[in-house]
Amino acid sequence: MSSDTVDRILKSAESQARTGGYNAFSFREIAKDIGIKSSSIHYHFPTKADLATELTKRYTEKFTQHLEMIDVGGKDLISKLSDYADLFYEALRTDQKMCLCGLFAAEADALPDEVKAQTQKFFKTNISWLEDLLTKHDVPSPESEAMKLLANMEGAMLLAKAFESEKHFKGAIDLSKFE
Amino acid sequence: MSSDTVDRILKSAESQARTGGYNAFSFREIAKDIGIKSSSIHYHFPTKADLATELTKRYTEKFTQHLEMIDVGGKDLISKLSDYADLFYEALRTDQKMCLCGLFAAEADALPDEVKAQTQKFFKTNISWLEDLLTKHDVPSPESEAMKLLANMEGAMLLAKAFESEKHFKGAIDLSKFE
DNA sequence: GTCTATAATTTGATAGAC
DNA sequence: GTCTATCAAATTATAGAC
Repeated sequence: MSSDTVDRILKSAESQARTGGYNAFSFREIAKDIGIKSSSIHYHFPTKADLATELTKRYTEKFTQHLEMIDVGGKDLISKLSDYADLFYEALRTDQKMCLCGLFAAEADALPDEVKAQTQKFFKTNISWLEDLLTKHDVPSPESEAMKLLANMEGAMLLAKAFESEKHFKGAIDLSKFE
Repeated sequence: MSSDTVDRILKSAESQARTGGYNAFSFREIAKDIGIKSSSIHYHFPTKADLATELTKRYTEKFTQHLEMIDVGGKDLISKLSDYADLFYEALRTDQKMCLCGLFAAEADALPDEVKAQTQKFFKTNISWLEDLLTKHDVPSPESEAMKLLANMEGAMLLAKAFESEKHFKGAIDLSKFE
């Protein structure tokens, strides 16, 4: 499933969901946005949960692809972590929007089970990648450090939104421990 | 304005808002929850923006009161920061819910202006308090360090929600720099 | 695959009786 | 201050024509 219409549906849904969360995107708004009828969206995604699940899945896949472009095996840990932080920063700078999964995580208890599970995968993928990176660079307690780093990324995005300035993201990122 | 009904309205609204954000609480749900009619809520809060503004204001005031109970002037910085982190942890552990202002910040662009402004105040209050604490303990770059600490708090809450376990909050908090 | 038409529910909000 | 009654709009979703 990857027709042009599906792509346009998901692109519009992502924009709305990353702005106001799960309850901030609707079939009718997406339909109006891309110039079709809401019933046509139901043909591609029977329920809203189906749409959100696929949206979260693709968001994670795309992020994972970018992750894999950072060579974990290289020699300079701090530059790898800086590249990692830049993935979040670019998502913020380009779209002026919060991380989809960060927002979904914050409202996890209000999400359909499938969407919640898919959101969790985003976090697990990030933790695994960070753990791998830190392990390869002989950092002690890699799992614990991975959690702290991911919390730093999502928290920095949240502060950038709170203060309405993506510059605050950079100011809230703390990689000094690994320099 | 602080009648019993108003308090009950705000308590119910807080519970719903901290679960799913601004679009996850409604006049009717609150009314049903506390056993009155939705039109009665409009008597106390003409619009939803009014309700959310007062909710955010009180949330910030209550948090600020707890902040002020931590003696900034004491001798042990790390224990003060630990007490600070515990404010967020208790909010998470007691209610199993995200920080109201953390969630509102994530969906800031979808909020009425007054609510967004009030949410910002929560963050500014926290930054000011942390700056003051760090300054008193002669920590270099107190403003920058305050941003990193607050990002760590909100990010840790977000991870706890993502992994559905408040224990993950403690694992994501990083105060090692100040030990 | 997309449309029209429509259903059932929920939403924020108002008017007016008590 | 709380109620009944009501409204206009928006929501997710379905049936059936083209």
